[in-house]
Amino acid sequence: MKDFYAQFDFQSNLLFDALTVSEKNKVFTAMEPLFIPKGSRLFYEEGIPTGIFQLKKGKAKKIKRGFSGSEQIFYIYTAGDVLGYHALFGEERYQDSCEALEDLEVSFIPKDVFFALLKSIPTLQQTFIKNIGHEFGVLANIIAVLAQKNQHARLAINLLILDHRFNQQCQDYNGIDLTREDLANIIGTSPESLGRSLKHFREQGIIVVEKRVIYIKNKQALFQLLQMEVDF
Amino acid sequence: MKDFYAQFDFQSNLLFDALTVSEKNKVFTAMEPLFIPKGSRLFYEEGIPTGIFQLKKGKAKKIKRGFSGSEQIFYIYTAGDVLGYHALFGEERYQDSCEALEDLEVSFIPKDVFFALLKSIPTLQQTFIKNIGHEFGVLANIIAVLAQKNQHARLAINLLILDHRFNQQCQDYNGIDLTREDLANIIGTSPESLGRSLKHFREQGIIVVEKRVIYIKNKQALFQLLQMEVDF
DNA sequence: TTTTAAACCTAACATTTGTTATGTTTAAAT
DNA sequence: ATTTAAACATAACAAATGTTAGGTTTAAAA
Repeated sequence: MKDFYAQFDFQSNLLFDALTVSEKNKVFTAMEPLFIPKGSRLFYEEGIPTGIFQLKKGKAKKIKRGFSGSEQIFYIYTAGDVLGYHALFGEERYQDSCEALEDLEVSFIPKDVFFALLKSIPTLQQTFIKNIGHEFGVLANIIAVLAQKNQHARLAINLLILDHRFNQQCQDYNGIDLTREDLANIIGTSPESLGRSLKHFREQGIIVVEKRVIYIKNKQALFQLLQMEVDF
Repeated sequence: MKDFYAQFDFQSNLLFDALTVSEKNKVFTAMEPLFIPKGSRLFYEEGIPTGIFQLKKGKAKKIKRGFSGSEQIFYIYTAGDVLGYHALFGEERYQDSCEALEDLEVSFIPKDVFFALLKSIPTLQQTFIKNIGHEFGVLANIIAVLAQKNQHARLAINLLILDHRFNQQCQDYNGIDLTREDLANIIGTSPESLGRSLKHFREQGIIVVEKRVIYIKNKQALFQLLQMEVDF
């Protein structure tokens, strides 16, 4: 297992990393601050794209409504992530929605400004398109997990992914803070059934739960559940 | 339900439709014929991209190996489909493999020739990138189905999709001809358990099976299993 | 054609997951 | 601080799915 987390991470926080200092300045000065309250949406499925977003603070879920009502969460964005560019490149409508899980501080680049940036910074377009290709592979991996793993394993894998994504940047360890419904909508089960798996992990000492926050105590045990080599 | 099938179809057989006659000629004269025997692969996960492919005859499966061995099929290509361009745009390696389900007749455009075409035909690049965005939405829909639907419903939806994809072009109705293992690897179950669902559909008169080929007799019943408005 | 291996079908039993129901805790609103 | 609604935990039972094993059919190889 070369790079477990990269297989499931869009890595859209690294999109501007390849730029020079002056190019980065060009991008950052083009940004407009935006405040999105918890529960509101940055964009809607079928909506017309207006620009791209970077999360400065807070978390957001990318969702697609299944055709029998319920919503499927297929990604959780965290601070630093850039999003909303797929539809822009394709000159089409949004394929999915993005909803704030907390109050968000966002940097926004309007469509026209973004296209001007693409022209003036030659490497930028390829960086974005390359990332779309990578994200395509991430979705394929998520498909494989949902199709092949049982509920315990799906929970295990997603706990590892979310724990890594939520806590890689910050110094202190904050665990995983999501509603049971959201977590259930990620791993593809009901909140009640999810509770059963969480209880099982608690009894094994793999996790500790305080209020609704999940803290991982034994990563190795989670990896073993996936029958994988450990490498973290 | 506006367009059920489009939600699950890459529509990569339409990529050249927007071109003028002379542009199409440019593309078609750049193609080299290729023969791929059943069971061989057009390209491999982690491999370096060499060009793009169009299936002239035959079917191929796009697969991603899950990290505990087994393969996940997340798309079946049919005659007319263009594929292999994701990795080319991103200047990266293939994210997945593509294996011939039958002997294939393929048209191949080498990487350099393809890039030259992109330069000389301005609309081509946007058409391709737009389609990658569409395919992204298709994968998100597949994720929603795998996460939210039980086995009967997953089989029902995939029978509808495959039946449409395999039989929309040709005059005669050939049903769905796949090994039980491949079909199980699409809907995310074991061949034995798949057999149980197929038997159930047979007993209800929804399908007829001859040899291993599945013929749909009652589309409406399959749509009803998905609790959807019928529109076909 | 005959042989051989792979694919297929089915059933029985074990395990997992879905569903319903009830009570408790937590967070939001007054 | 008090009230109210949402979120959460748990258990019991029903239903779906996984797994193992047997025999049959089909397609490939000799």
